[in-house]
Amino acid sequence: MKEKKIDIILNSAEELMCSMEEPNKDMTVDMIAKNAGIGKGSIYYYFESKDEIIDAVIERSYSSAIKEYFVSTENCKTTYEKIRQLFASMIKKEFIDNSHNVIVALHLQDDIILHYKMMMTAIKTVSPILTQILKDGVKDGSVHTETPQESAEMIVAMLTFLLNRSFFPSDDASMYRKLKLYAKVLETCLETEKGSFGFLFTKPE
Amino acid sequence: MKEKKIDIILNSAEELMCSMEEPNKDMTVDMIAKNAGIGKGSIYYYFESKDEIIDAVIERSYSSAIKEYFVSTENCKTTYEKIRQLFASMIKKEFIDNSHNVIVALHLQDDIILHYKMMMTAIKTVSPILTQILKDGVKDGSVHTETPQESAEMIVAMLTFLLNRSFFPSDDASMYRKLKLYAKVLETCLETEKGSFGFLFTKPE
DNA sequence: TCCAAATTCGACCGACGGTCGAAAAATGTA
DNA sequence: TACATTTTTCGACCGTCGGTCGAATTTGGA
Repeated sequence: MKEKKIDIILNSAEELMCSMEEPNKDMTVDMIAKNAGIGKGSIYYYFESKDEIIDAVIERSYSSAIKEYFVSTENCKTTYEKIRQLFASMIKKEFIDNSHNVIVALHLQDDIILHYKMMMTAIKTVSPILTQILKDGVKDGSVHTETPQESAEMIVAMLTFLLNRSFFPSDDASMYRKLKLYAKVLETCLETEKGSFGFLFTKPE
Repeated sequence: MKEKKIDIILNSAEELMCSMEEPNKDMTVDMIAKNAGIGKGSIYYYFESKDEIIDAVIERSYSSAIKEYFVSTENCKTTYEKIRQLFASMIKKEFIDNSHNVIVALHLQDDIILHYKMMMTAIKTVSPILTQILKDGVKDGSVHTETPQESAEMIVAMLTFLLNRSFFPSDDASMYRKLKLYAKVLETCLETEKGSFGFLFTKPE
C-alpha cells in the first residue's frame, strides 16, 4: 500500500531529523533509506527530491498539530477562552519540550531552513483558525477589529517570531518583557480590555 | 593588499548573487572565482567556506546601509521625526527597488536562507539605533515605554517581517490593512498620539 | 641577491543528490 | 496454473560541487 510506504519513509526521516543538529545538511538520502530499511532508488519512487521529504515531514507534523488546536478550541464557550486556549496549545506544542514532539525537537536545532519552513507552516496553518475565531468574536461583540484576517496573521506571526529563539536569543527577563508588550499589542489589535492576555506572561500552574 | 582582494571576491559574489534565483544553491565557488578572475584555491585563502562569503556579502551591505540610517536620523530635530526618518530609510533601502541595491535585489529572490539571514541581520543592526532613539525620546517625554530595547526589537522585527513577501504574499490591499494595523500597534507600544504613524501607509510624494 | 613568508592555483578528493535500467514482486486474466 | 502486464525495488553509477593540497610563483625585507 502506497500510503504505508510513504509513512515509513517519513517516519525514518523524522527520526533522523530529530537526532541531528542540521538535518538539511547532515541528513542524507542514503541515511533515510538505510534507516527505513529500503533502497535509495525506492525513495525516489515516492518522492521527487530530498527537499520534498523534509517538507512532507513538517507538513505532517503541523497537520496533526492543527487538528489538536482545532479540537482544543471547539469546546470553549467564549471567544476569549478560545483565543486563550489556542495560544496555550500553540505554545505548548511549539515551545515546551515534552520529549516526544517533533516540532519542539526541530525548533531546538540549528537548521535555518527548517526554522524558516516551520515558521511559514505555523503561520499558514494557524492563521485561518484564529481568523475564524476573530470573525465569530466580532459578531458577538467580544473583540473588535475591522480586519480579522490581517489581525490574525499578524498576531500569529508575531507569536511565532517572538518565541523563535534564533531571532532573539534573549534571556528570560527580556522574553518576559517582550511577552508583556505582546499582550499589550494584542489588546490594541483586538480592542479588548486591559489585562485580557495576562496569562501569556504568567507561568502556568 | 589583503582588504582589496577580499573586496574583489565579495564584489564578484555580490554581482552573481543579484543575478540568480537561489544564490545559495545556484552560485558555485568556481563561479565566484572565475567572475573575480582568480583561482578557486585563492578564494579559500581568504575565506573558510562558501557560507562565509555569502554572510560577508550580507554583512557588508547592511553595514553600509546602517551608516546611512544613522546619518539620516542624526539631523532630525524631534524623536518623532527620527523614527519617521529611520522607517523611511529602511523601507526605501529594503523594499523599494532602485535597481542598484543589493538588499532589494536579494529580497526579490527565492532563496530562503538568504531571506532569513537578511532578516536576522536587519534586526540585529537596526534595533540598536531605534533603541537609542527611543531612550532619548523617553527622556524628553515624546514617547513612553518602560522597555525601550524590547520595544525597539519588536518594532523592527515586525516591520521586517511584515514587508517580507515570502511570509505573506499578500495583495496590496491586504498589505495596506496590515500597515494600518502596524501603525496602531506602534502607537500602543510607544504611547504616542493617534495617527502618529500614518505616514507608513500613505504613499510618499 | 637571497631566502623565507605570503599568495596563487587548479588538479584532485570525497560526498551527496539524483538517474537508470534491469530484476523482482504484485496483479490481472484465461 | 501459466502467462502477460504493471508496479515496485534496488544499488551501481553519474555529474556536480565544496573543499584540500602541495607545488609554483610572487613579494618584500635584510
